[in-house]
Amino acid sequence: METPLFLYNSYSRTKEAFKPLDEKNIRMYVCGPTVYDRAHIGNARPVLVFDILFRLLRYLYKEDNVTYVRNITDIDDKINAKALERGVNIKEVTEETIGWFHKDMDFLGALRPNYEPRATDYVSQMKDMISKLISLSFAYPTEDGHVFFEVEQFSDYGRLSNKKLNELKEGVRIENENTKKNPLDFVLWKPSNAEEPGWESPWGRGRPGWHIECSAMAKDILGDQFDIHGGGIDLIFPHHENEIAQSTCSNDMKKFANFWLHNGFLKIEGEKMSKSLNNFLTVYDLIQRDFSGPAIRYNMLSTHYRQPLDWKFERLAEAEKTLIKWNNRIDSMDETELPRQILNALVDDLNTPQSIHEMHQLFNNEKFDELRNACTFFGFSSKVTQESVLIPADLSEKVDKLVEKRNNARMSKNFSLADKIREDLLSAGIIVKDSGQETTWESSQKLRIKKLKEL
RNA sequence: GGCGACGUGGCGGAGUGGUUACGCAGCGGACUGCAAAUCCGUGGACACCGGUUCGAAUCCGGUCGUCGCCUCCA
Repeated sequence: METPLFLYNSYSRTKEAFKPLDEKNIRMYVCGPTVYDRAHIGNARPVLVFDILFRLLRYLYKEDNVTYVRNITDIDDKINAKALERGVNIKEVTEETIGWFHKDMDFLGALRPNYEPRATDYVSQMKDMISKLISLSFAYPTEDGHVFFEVEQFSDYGRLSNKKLNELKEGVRIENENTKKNPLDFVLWKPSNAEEPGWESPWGRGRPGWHIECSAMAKDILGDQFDIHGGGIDLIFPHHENEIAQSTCSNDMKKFANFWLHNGFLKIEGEKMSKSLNNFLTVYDLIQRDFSGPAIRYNMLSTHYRQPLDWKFERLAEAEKTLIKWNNRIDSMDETELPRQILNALVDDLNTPQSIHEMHQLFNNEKFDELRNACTFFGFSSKVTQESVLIPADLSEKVDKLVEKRNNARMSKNFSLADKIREDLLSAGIIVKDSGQETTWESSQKLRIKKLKEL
């Protein structure tokens, strides 16, 4: 291949040249959402980061040669709690949340993965994997209906997260202490009570532990080995560590994923995003506040994916402005060739900030065709950014009349009246612009309908 | 306590042994009745202390600071 792709592999902790297992069948698995609530912008980060990687792989290796799997976790205690709280069944919660997720991610312009497997459809594969792990003595059932993976049996346990077993043992959570051989052993299967979702199994009615679904689904769709496994950095331990253990041990010790990619965390206005701080921001919130999908993408991609990202509304507004500026000079079109300098930035461990820098250069040098290609690739060109906030037709007429009144005042040199009208409109969120003989206006994010009605 | 990341101009954010990143904001100018928008121009930086080097923001060591993971989490 002419353009070598380099990616930072969390497993080796170095940037490595990406060599596919099979150039005709590139396989990527990314951990998707647990569907119990609206996707927050922290959920959106991996979606957008790996969307760029997906697009890049398709660009480099041709669309048909790339398979992207992103799972949906629809078995989880948080889901159970939500269903119980709302007095509905679990399926209602998961179906509704999946619908939201799709809508929100589509809004962000993320391509849909080739497969979106759901845990509930793979329980039998999980049970098969658990049985195999038991038969190979990597796992053991207990009398009370649990099955645990025995971490001591897997010598590479801790390699991804750079942890040593004896260090981990200190300060480990005490749970099922009496039935586990080792406090670090993690659950593959756990018993369900009558209220909890459960499946019949050789170990009694129960449900799978969290980690096993990814191992089972990845194996079923992508095979024992594949190229890239991605997710948020917080998943390194224990989730991905456990996936490696389960998959490796049940797949004849074959190496699981070749590359492990992890995106950094996200803060909001300098603070950790958390429900207790009440700064929990969902994608839906942003949509409601009239931010465009491309601007959210731009904002998200203007920081390198491995860096922590501090989400600021000031930056989002800046992104919106930049994209409007660009989109006024380009027309949307099917993606063609990616400008060389942008490709070079992307193949260097997805340097999206550098790519954006290059786009600014293309704009400044009036290379609008190349800018258009880049914007198309990044999902930055969209009519959304060119539309101002919608206002009702009757109010639109009202603004037209006020603008006309102002122009009459200007003609008769009554500038104080003209300025008054302009300021009134501005305070209602309407920006008036005089260019040459023409006067135009547009509604801004600060539109105040009530104020406008009063004018 | 263990492991790890990071500290770049007002803000955001790349780069990385030897020429300006860049964007936004600021400032000056053009345009305008005045603005807005747009265009042109422009100042300003690499946490601190040592070391290596002809030369370090870039490598090495230390100090300070911020943050993350180790528990469900993207």
